[in-house]
Amino acid sequence: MYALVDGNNFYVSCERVFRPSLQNAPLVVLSNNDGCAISRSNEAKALGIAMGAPWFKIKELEETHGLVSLSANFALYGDLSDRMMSLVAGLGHRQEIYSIDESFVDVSGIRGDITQRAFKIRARVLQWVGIPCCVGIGATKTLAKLANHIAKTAERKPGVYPDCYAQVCHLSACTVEEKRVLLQATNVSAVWGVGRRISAQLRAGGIDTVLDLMHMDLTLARTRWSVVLERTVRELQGTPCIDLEDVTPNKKEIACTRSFGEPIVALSHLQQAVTEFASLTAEKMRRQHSCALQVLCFIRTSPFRVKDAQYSRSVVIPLMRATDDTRAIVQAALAGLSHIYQAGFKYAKAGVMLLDLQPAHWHQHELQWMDSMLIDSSTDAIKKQPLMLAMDQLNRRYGRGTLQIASAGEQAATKPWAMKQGRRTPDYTTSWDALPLARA
DNA sequence: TCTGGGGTCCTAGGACCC
DNA sequence: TCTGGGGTCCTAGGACCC
Repeated sequence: MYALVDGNNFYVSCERVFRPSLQNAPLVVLSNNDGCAISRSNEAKALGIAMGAPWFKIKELEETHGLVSLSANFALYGDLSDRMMSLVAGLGHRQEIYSIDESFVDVSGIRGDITQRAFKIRARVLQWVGIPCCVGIGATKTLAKLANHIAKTAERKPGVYPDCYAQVCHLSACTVEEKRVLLQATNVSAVWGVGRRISAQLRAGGIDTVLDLMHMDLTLARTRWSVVLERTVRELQGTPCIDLEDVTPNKKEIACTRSFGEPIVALSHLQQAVTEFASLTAEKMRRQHSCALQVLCFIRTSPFRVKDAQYSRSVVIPLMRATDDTRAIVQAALAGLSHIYQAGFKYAKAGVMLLDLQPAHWHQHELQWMDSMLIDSSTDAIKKQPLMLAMDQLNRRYGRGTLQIASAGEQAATKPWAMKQGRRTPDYTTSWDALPLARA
């Protein structure tokens, strides 16, 4: 049996921890570049603001309805997430941190009233971290997700479900009839793994509610759709098909992609941006002790500026051997960039991805090196370590960009491509300079 | 004027092998 | 004149997630 604990409107709730005055305000947190709304308070949702709504389209609500917007502050969210997760872990014996605001907990074999226990954890997270959350409990991860959806909806929209399911919903504790009513009242699109496309197809086939999907023929699910949907149906029926991943597997690819604050034209600026992105991916990769065999670089114009000439290309650069060295990664990314760059376009976005990752201790030597290998078995990769280690430590201690590759260009301020973040709150919990001030 | 970022998994089809 | 069967690996694209 699993519980899914999910912070409500997570980013918005994080901001409210240090700005209690925003408690009842319609509030949104914006994506990078202050582009679109990626987290909305209940009050903002009530104004009809959709997930991902572009800021310029909802900006008028600032004047008319007192809408407040803030730039995303991921350092703050990450830190509050850590605090929340460590409290939530107390719910059971094994925990999977599924995303910044969600975690699954294995609650099988836990004695006592699991619903009461969930309410207690919820209260503790609210009091100690300041984040409201909801808990869903079910026999499988898909059912726990569904229960969580019910708990959240019951809290936010009275009348859709009985009040008793608000905040904590324990599906396995329901009677068959209670469960039937809940599943029948829930749209199939609320199911984990059923997105826009598949729910449209399901509805066209007369499958509208979660109850319908649960009773769907397994063979049909597999042949007409895929094993993924079949698995979902089985999970809804109570057969666990998706295990708890309590050890986080290493990433198989690592990316850093950004939209620019303003369109850029010059190759030199793209080179600076790509250098920075490549350096960030390499640093992330070293953190999980992997090496990459391929580097992908892409650049593109903005598909939203329909009047501009459009251009979008990517290229994959294979590396001679797997590496985690920033210099090699940057070099490859820049080589790729010069290969795909075309003058005359207004570029809106670029990115670097590291592909084909493997553990850092694997070494594949190319054939022509065999001789030297026999003589000297110490490898290049090992010799390089101290420099990258020092670079990571300096950047961690004194801030990102303290030590960087020269092609990243001059420091900060003048970067024309830097992203816009007009309303960022301080790093209240992760930076000494940003500690909130308490007045007597 | 202004539209995010970072991932995973599955499938179909082609290339290739014996 | 007649031309099989079975399998793997890779890639691009689709769908989904938060």
